[in-house]
Amino acid sequence: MKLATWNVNSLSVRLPQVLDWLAANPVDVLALQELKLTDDKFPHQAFKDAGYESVCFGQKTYNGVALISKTDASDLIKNIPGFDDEMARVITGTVDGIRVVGAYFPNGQEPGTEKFEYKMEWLKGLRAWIKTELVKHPNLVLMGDFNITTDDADVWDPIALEGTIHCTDEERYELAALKALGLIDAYRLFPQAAKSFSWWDYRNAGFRKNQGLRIDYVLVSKALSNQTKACIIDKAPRKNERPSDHAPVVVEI
DNA sequence: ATGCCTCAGCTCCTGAGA
Repeated sequence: MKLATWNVNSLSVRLPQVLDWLAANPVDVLALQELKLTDDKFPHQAFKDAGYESVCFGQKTYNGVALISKTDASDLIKNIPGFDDEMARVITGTVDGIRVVGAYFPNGQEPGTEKFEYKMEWLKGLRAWIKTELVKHPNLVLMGDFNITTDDADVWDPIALEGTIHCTDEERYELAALKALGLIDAYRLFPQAAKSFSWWDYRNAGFRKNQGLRIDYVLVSKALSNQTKACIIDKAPRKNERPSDHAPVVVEI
């Protein structure tokens, strides 16, 4: 079974690329983030024509998440139970016996801002809920745009970016605490090239210079980690015309 | 370097992203 996550930075703009990618990479589940559209504008039929079911949790202009899957997703949850949120950031469903959580973590903007405080509260809320969800669903995958680097290996210039957003100790502590619940970074289960990133700034030719960050993850529960076969970042779509700034991450279980 | 690029929208500038 293959699962993938991709922050598409506007599904309206990226839909043809997503359909092309699914045709070339027929994964069983694809979690999308940053749809930037409302539920009524979600292209269910386009995915249906491609052989996929889809469930979405949209929002105008910002955020918005979806699960695209070959078989129906059941027991849907939108956002984080127990954490009040105006934004559409999380969609959860069960596909082929695996509990799949697709998430768009807050950006946080800059330490010391209200948005950073919101990010920290959101992370605590997510962790409290995932803890209970893991008890109910030992076979669980949490994937999406985490907007946090694990350590220096995920950062193109760790010295210049030390302590900046995505690289603060506070964010990294929360990511580590989330993983301590029993979630494993699938990408690091396997040997990977140095300077492997999942996001590159549109500005200053970031992709060409490989000035990026690894902030998109697939975390697998312990029960699934034993049978995880591969995890890659697919840089091909970043070479498209009008690409998303993020690349898909694909895991094979 | 309050810049660089891209997207959405109360759209020809601004806010947000990361």
